[in-house]
Amino acid sequence: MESQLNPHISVDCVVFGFSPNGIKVLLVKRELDKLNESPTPSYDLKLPGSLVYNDELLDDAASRVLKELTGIENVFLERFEVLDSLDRMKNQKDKEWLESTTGLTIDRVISVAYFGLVNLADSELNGLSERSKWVTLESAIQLPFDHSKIIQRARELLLHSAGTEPIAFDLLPEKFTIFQLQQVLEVFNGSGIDSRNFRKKLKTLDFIVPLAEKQINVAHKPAQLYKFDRKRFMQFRKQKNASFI
Amino acid sequence: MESQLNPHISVDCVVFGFSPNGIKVLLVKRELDKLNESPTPSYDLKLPGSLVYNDELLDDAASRVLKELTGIENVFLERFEVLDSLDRMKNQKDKEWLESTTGLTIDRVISVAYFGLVNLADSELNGLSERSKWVTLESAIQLPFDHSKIIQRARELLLHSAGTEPIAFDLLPEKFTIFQLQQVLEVFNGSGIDSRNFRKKLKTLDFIVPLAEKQINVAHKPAQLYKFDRKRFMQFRKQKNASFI
DNA sequence: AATACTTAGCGTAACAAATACACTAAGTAT
DNA sequence: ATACTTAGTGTATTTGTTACGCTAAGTATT
Repeated sequence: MESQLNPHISVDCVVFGFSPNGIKVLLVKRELDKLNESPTPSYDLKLPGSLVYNDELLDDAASRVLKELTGIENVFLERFEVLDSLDRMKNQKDKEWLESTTGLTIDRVISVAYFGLVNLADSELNGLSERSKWVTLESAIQLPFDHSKIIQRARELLLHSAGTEPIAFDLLPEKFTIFQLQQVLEVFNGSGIDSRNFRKKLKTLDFIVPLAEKQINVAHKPAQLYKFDRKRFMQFRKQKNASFI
Repeated sequence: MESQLNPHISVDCVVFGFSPNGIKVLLVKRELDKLNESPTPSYDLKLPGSLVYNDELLDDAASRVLKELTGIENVFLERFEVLDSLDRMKNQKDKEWLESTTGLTIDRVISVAYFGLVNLADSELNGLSERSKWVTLESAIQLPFDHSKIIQRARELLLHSAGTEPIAFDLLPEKFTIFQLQQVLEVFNGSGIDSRNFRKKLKTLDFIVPLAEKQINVAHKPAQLYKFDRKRFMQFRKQKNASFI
């Protein structure tokens, strides 16, 4: 078994970028010049994804492909779906592009989709490659292959796991205020949360731990700072219908 | 694209058999004669699973393979895991067996695991093929490939998703009473349910559909019959904290 | 024919949780 | 001084969950 690309198995990464304004998704440019030999450079956008090496784990392939295509690393990627539809390659252009970039004959590719989340304000994201691009969810339509559908499914996953998985706290600093947590959750489920009821609910949760500290240098009443207790959260989520929103 | 086996993609089915006494899992015999040419027929047991055809959907492949190997059909199979470990074929015997039965050269196989549940009391199970066998979970250890691990994961799934997945309805007949549904759920979460509150709750769920029929020839007041609407259930589970128990 | 037994099925009161909404507090910026 | 922003508490209402009482409609037993 040599280290060669498996022509039947690929990974695709849906990486959402969080900002207070909304959620964006990370796409990469696909050069289309080689196909039609047009004089002007042309490209379209697709999810970062590629074929998997025969001696490579899927999780490793997802991280590698994301790093190679976008420059982003150290993102926790979660496997969430298998795409096996027979018409994934129905657009002849997609098949030709894949064959020309890999040098392989492509008949059928099954893709394993990964999900990741980063904070667009993080300085670590400065290493973003030039060929990659953050776009709004509204503009991520009519992508090649079934990538629009994959993004749609990832968005549903994000919505569903906002209250049951600890992903919100990956976007917050070590010490955060209730207002900050609320803003993150509001972006996730796309609607406003009543801050008074939200505070009431949080008081019943032992994994949101108040610190002996307050905000400083803010142009309003300084807020109590809290930290996230991951261990207690893991206990909490074992309950029957555990959701904190 | 012709109808030929894809040497890189397989499906494996974990089918649990439910009975009041306990849970069993369905395995198939694997003939080992051809390999070692021993005079006495020898076999071991494995999960029903096989390679996928290039023009075949994974869901279809799972149903086909289960039918071919065990004779069981019309079982709802749910995709629940992807097995991509590099040492799945570490046992040379497994690789040789797969190559001899498929006539293909095998380097790496990624397997998509499916989960199903049937009632051992169902008469439909009489069509069970001779090469398949129900075994207790305790005895389903040290199976070929990573099949023991897959069964272990499926068992965790069974324990944790009684109220969020439609598995309970795989054990019930097409037309069932509320009491029957309650009994199955009581086995899953190991404790009694108040039948009056349970009925009240079910009335709010649109995927439990009352039929224009009642039980006949029962030694008590005949009960209303219901059917399970899987489509509506799939909508229901998309809700925020969807659990029906 | 009366009675026991079994599952079916409705109702009601107490309690817990989610929601809607009013108000005051403490800081900075102008 | 006043406006602006986020912080934080309280209360009343609606909705959902739980505990439990009771009657209904069949067959089996005596």
